[in-house]
Amino acid sequence: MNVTIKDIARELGICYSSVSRALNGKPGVSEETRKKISETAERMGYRPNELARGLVNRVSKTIGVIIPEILNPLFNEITTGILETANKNKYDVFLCISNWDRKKEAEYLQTFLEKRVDGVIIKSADDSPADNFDNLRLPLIGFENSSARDNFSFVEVDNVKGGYLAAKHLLDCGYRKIAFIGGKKNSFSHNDRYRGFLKAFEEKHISFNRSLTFTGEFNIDSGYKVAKEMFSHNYDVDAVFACNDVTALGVLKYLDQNNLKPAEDVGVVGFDDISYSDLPMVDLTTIRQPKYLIGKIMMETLLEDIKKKETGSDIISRKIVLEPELIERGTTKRNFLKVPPR
Amino acid sequence: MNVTIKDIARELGICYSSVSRALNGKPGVSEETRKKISETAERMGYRPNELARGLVNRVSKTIGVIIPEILNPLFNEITTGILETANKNKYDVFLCISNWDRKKEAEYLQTFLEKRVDGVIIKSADDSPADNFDNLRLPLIGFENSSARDNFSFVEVDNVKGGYLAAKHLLDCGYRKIAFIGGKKNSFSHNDRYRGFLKAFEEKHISFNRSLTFTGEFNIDSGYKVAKEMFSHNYDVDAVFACNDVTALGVLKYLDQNNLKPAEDVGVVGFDDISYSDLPMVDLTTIRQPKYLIGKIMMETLLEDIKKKETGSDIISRKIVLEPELIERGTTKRNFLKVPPR
DNA sequence: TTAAAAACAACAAACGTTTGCGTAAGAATT
DNA sequence: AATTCTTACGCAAACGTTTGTTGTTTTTAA
Repeated sequence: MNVTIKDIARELGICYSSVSRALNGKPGVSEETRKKISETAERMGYRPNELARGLVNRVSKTIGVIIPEILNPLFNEITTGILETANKNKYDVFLCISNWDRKKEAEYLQTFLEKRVDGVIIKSADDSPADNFDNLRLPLIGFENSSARDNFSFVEVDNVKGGYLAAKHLLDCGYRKIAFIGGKKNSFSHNDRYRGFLKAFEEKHISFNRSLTFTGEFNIDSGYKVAKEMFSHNYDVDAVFACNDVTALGVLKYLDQNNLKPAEDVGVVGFDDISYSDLPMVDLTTIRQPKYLIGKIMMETLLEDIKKKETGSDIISRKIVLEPELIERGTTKRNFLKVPPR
Repeated sequence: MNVTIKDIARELGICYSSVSRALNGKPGVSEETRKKISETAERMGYRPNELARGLVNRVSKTIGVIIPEILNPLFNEITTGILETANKNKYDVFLCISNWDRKKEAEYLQTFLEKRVDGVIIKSADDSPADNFDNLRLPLIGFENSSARDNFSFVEVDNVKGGYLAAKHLLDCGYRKIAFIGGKKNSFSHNDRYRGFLKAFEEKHISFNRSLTFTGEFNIDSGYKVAKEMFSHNYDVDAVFACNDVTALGVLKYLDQNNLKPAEDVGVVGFDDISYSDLPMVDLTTIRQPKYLIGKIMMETLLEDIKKKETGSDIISRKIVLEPELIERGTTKRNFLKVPPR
């Protein structure tokens, strides 16, 4: 069906090994035949069979990527960074969605093994220690998750600092009764952001009301529900830090529906800086993650590791931490002093 | 390095062909040895090499998907449908972003050929006739694009009807000076929606001011720019139909910044119904595409075609058209009658 | 002119599977 | 007890490559 190396050889009456050498630019074939070979290859529409190639070279030029979901613009932009960088380096990627399901994740890792991917990038569905990929003998880069183990590299934003920046900003504005809506309980990002958040309070010798700690999921509904819980039960709250922008959007949705003004009535800070946070109707103050860059760096680091593995040098696991940045917008207001400091 | 079928055979002192047969449930192996084989396979952590398998079976259990971008929630949700359906059927997918670049698209198709994917799903970057995949001998499903050719199947929403619903709704509300912001010029979806749009005017014997026809890209900036053009030059406009929600968001952004009230001052209808259109701060009236379903159906149709190809039966190209739906929200208002009908 | 060196091409094994075919042993039939 | 039929297993070729080794020709040098 498809043109093979042998077809070309037969056409020219030579041995197929010469064809291989010619097409791969290896020595041992005369310029004359080399030329003839590449011409007929072109003419016959030859396309190397990467499966056969992968079989003998033990390399597939393929990366496996597992992310929890793709609808959240955060993963979206990270994925864009991953895909574009892969493409630039002539790699293809298997993209898989785990739906935050650890079992699915393990399944995908198995098929990656079977399809002989050269490396894996993963945002694990769960940061708990029992791990799917401890004895996976494959270059692997994680997004977050990974403070736990030191046998592979990972990339993340400085979440402690991110949480700190958010809380500090709210306190600087004058908000005092601040609620914290986290992400998945016990996830590293959740814990780190919470730690940073508390640090800002300590630094200013202001106490944080621990009953204002909530956890949420990565969707609008989740933020909406927490906001409803807080405001319909008259919690004493004048600001909210939501651990991701999508959750913050849910909070804003509730405020909008209940005629509460962002900033004036309730200060809101998100995390991620997804593209929609910038819309004037949303105008969400948030902590920006360099999303595209995160994807790009993960892929670049992975490709380096793969090269190292091929040349036999040791892969040393690295921990790459990027800087978060406060983006001040309309959902917080400086000199908010409903409750004047005593 | 990795455990192979031969390792298992050696371990048990039998021939590797028996191992293959046993593990694949083929006849010709006694129950007893079959059991022994699967046990030792399990124990040794055997994972079949899909590259080798693919080589002999001429099947890779892999689908190639090319989309123009992933940041737009439209493609996002379609992709989710594609990926989840692939997964359910034990296929993996190579996801590639063309960035609306025809050349890139062609490159990807070549690597798909080399990696021996079993089929392709594509939203082409360009609907023009010179086509990248005319002589691609591979099952292929397109999203839109495809009215042009009949040698492969495609899935799309009824764009004529979509455009019609949008215009009819605006006219029913009482808006009369309606602008049309299209998508890529000469794309089928653009043309179809425009045709439907005009049809609603004809049906009501209302004339459409053709100077209010604009084209845009799939991003916020593009909608913003067109809105700026229109309103800062005092075009006589009381409503806008934008061919996709992201563009509509750009229009809303301009309105918000210039104290123009959606619905009251300017009616706005989008297309797609991306998840953010539902937010109360946005609350965009729009024409919904069944995005997830589109992805799901594309993948299902493709898998059917692949099966047909394997069994040798003919693949007949189908044109699957789904229904769009008007979602009425706050950016349009019924009984808008600034200009009372004469 | 002849031997040695260099250049090229063919051979063959390997990568890890699947699968058609041959063969031996045991079971069933007469 | 002799014949046929099953059943289980081994052998070997094939899928499309890469690559080390061997063989042949041409070129170079003595």
